[in-house]
Amino acid sequence: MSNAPRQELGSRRAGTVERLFAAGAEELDEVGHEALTIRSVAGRARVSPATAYTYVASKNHLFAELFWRYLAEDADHEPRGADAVARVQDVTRRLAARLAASPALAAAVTPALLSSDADVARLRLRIGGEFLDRFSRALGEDADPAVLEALVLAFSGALLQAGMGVMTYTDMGERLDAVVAAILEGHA
Amino acid sequence: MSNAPRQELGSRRAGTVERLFAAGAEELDEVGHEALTIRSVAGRARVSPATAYTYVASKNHLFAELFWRYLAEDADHEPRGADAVARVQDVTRRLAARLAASPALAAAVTPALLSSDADVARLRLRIGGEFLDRFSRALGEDADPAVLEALVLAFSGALLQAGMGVMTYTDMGERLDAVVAAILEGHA
DNA sequence: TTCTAGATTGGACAGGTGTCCAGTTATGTG
DNA sequence: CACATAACTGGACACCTGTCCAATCTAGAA
Repeated sequence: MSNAPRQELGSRRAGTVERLFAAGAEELDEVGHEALTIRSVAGRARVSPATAYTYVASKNHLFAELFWRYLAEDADHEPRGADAVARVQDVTRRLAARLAASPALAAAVTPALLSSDADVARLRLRIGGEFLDRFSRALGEDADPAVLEALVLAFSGALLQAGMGVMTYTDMGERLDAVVAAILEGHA
Repeated sequence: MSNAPRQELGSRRAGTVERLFAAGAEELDEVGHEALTIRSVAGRARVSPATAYTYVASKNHLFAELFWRYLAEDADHEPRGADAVARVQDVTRRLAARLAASPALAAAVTPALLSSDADVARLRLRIGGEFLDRFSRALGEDADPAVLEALVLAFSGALLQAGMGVMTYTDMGERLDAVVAAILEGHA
C-alpha cells in the first residue's frame, strides 16, 4: 500500500506530507470540496502554498490521494457471506458505509477522478483496481468476467449517481443490495 | 422536448441563444472541454461574455445543455429487437455510438453533470429520466425494478469509466453488450 | 563548528471563473 | 417620429488555480 504522492520522502518531508493530508481531510470536512483551496489547506498545515504544491499537483490530486488512503483503511477486510450474493453485498455495504461516513470526501472524489491530471490518472487506476479486486474476491475464482464487469460498472454508476445527488450515499447500500441480487440471479 | 436555458426567449434572444450553442459545440470540438472558455465561445458567437452569461450559468451548464440537445436528436428512436436483451443492447449500442461520435462532448459531460450549479441539477434530472425511459421501454412493462436499476447503473458506470479514460467510448458498446446479457440472464 | 544540499518560503505572475454595472443599441408600439 | 424597454456591451472586479524563483532555513555529515 503505497504512501508516495509525487516524490520519495525523507523523514522531514514525511512529516510535512502527513500534516498536509491531515489538514486536507479536516478542511474538506469543514468547508466541502468546492470551498476548499490549496492555500487554505496549506495554512492549516502551516506550510506555504508553494510547499503544498510540491506534494500535490492539484486539488483533485489531493482528493484522490485522500480517498485512496481512506480506502486503504479497510483494504484487508475479507468479504463475508454464505454465498457469492451475500459476499458481494458485504462489499457494497461496506463501501457504501465508508462513503456515507465521509460525505465530503465522497462528494469530492467522483469529479476529482475525472481530472486529466497525471497524478490523478495513476490513482484512479489503483482505485479501480482495488474495487475490481474486492468484487472479484467476493465472487470467487470461477466467476464470469461479464458478471464481474456488470457489478463493477453498477457500483461505479452508483458512485456517479450519488455524486450527482440523485441518490444519497446512505441509500446506496440498500439500493445496491437489490441490484447485486438481480445481477447475480441466474449466476449463482 | 424543452429548449429553454435560463429564461424564456423572445425572437431576438432565440437567435442569440442558438448562435451561442452552435459556437459552444464548435469550440468544444475544436479545443476540448478544458481549454474551452465561455469568453472564447462568446467571441465565436459574436456576443459579449456578459451576454453569454445571461444564457448559461457556467461552462458546466453549457456542456449539460449541449448534451441534452444532442440526446434529443434521437429521442424518438424505438428500441428494436426480438427480445428484451436485444432491445436493451440496441439502446446501449446507440447511446455508445452517439458518445463515440462526439468524444469532446462525451468527455465534457460526465464532470459537468457533477456540478453543483442549479441549472445543471435540472438538466441532470432530465438526462437521467431520459436514460431511465429508454431502458424501461426496451425492457418492457413487466420488468423487475431492480433489473432496470442494475442496467441504468451499469450504463452510468460505463459513462464514468469512459470519462476517466479507463474505457473508450468506442469500446463501450461491445462491453455493455456482454454486461447487458449477463444482467438479463435469468430475467428473460 | 562549518559546509552542503534539500526543504521551504514570500511574493509575483498569467490565466481563468463568474459577477456587476452604467452606458449603448435595437426593436416594437403609439 | 418619439419613446420605452429589452437586450447587449466594455470594462472592471474579486477570487481562484497552479507555476516560478531568488532567498532563506534546516538537518545531517565531516
